[in-house]
Amino acid sequence: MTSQRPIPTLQDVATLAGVSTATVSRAINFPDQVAHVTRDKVNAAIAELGYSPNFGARAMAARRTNTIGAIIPTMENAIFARGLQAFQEELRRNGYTMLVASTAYQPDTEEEQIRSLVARGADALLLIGYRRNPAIYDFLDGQDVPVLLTWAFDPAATRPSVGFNNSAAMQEMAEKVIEMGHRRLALISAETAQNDRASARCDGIRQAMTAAGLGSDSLCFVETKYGINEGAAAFDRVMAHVPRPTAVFCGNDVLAVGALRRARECGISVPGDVSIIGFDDIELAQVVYPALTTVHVPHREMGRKAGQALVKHLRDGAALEPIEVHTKLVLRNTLGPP
Amino acid sequence: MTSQRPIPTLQDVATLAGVSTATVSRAINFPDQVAHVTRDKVNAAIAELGYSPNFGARAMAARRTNTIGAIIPTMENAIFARGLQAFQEELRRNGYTMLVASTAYQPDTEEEQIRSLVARGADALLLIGYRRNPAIYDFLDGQDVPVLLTWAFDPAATRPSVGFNNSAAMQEMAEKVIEMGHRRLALISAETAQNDRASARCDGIRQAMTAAGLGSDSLCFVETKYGINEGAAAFDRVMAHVPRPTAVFCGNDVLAVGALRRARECGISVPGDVSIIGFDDIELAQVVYPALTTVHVPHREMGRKAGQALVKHLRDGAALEPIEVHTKLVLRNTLGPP
DNA sequence: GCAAAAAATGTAAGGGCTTGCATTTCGCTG
DNA sequence: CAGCGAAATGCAAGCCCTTACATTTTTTGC
Repeated sequence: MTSQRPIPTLQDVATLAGVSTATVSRAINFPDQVAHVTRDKVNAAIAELGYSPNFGARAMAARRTNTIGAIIPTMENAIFARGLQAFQEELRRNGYTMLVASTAYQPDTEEEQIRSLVARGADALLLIGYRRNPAIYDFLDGQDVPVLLTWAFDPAATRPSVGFNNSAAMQEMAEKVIEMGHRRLALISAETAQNDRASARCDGIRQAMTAAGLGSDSLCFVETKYGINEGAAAFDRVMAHVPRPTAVFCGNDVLAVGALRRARECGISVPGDVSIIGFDDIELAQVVYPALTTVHVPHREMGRKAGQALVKHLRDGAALEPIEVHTKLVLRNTLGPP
Repeated sequence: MTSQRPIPTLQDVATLAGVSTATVSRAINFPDQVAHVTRDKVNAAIAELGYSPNFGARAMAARRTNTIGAIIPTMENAIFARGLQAFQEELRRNGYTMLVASTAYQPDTEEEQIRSLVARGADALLLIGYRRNPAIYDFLDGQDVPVLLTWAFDPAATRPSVGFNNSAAMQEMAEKVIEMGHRRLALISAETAQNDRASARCDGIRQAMTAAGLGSDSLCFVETKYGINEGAAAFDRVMAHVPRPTAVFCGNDVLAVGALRRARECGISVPGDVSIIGFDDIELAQVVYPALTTVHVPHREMGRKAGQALVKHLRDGAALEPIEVHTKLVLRNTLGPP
């Protein structure tokens, strides 16, 4: 299992091919700067030795890595998967590699991951949302690492982002729900403290309530950690509220699916007894029964545009501009009249 | 956004702290080899400069990265997420970092990812399943990168793995289903060509059928790509088969959930008209309605054990030994008598 | 208070690659 | 075929760390 012969280096390839290391390097990185026959010799030598360039050495010498880091709150469910997939595809098409890390929604972990990716030489970073310790932004500026934010869009923000207006999206949904006659609303939210998307979504509902003259403090608000079971548990708390809500918004589809499961377990009919509304429109939303009414986020478009923006910035020095993408209400079967 | 001052290096820290680079390096990597006051000075300098060590340089100098690569077929659904999470936690506890890459079930992509992770200096690799191009194993041996396989267990295999017996697990489930009276069986399988887990699961059913005197070629076998929609489409094909099967096995829960959705869309009652059986027991299985009968895989245990084994190997030079974990049938509500 | 051991620190040699610049080779033109 | 510009290649200086070894400082025992 352990080979005794040493790991081949550029030098070994050069010697075997009978050329200099510079030529080998160019044959690998800029093939058309090298004569055809030379290139063939080099490739043969590479194949024969099973050579693989040492990334660290390369990064150090070239001062770039063609790597872009993405840090997301969780990989456990598909919320970020589709967008990230599109992001990665876009990068790949342009010769960049994506490195992902996840934070389990812990700001400390995020900070650690940011440092780790920067140390690993990420040429740029994709982060979710705006809100984080300013010291981190200082660090990133100091390290000269461009940052693009996503999953949120605030035209007033100082940092560029590719995302959508969480507040407006949720407000639109809430208006719809209110228009259907719902008056007693509840929200099962992800933890808002460190999560600007969650708090924006909450704001959206409150604004719709105020606009409809409902008094935004009548909202039955429950905050919980992320997860299907957490959504289920939160649903119990919401249903225990007096007066019992007729429509339960959820900060994301994962929570909504948990709520929906719990409703079934308790024999509460959806949407007969209560309506449940999600956010994100992940695949899950169409699989559960009844199919989930939710806010569709154009994940792939968002990921793709983020990738394009970052590549353009890195390659051509184009400034990173804010880009807004648009959500859409998806009315399926968990929403009905009260 | 772009700082003009250059990115701080170890040397800068050393100068500012008034010590040598060696001392700074030690202060970072082996804090207790350095006097208390010196360490404080160094830390202050690091903080002041916003210094972050250059991973590439460090990897090159130290000839290890404390990084372990994991390559999985997909991140899109939760199949591998939980196991990987546990794997990562175990590594983290021991000072290692995990780097994930996904292949979209493409062998070529896997090969590329393997090379990329090796180039990035992965000290070891975690791969899914046994079956792959032997040249890759040669390459890894040549690069002296230890490999641990997982998600499969074959005591006869030459490579060590931490996993479960896919064939036996599926066979056990099939025996159960046959015992309940089902005679016309179908299987919606992931593509078996490059996927030894999928083909082992298929074999398991066939063996159970043979043992029960059913004639394993009466199995209605449909192969499809991975995905909920793919599972749904495959379900249509299976249901069109004459005679119509009474029990539909699925190679994994994602396909099963797709099949289940399609059944509902078509007004086919589950388990009244047809039983649907999954494999993996991911979170999804409990959320769908009716809750999915499936084979439980101890994902967390498997991930944890894989992490432990790899850490022990890297740190103490302990040999990588095969470890088997055990699956369990989970009888929920999609399986009933024919 | 001194010698010897232990602790702390410094010195300097790489580690594998890229790239600016210098040199050689090649293909043409006149 | 001399002469010239372009293409191909080579040379060698870094890039930023770690670590074996050497040196200095501190501690310890008597």
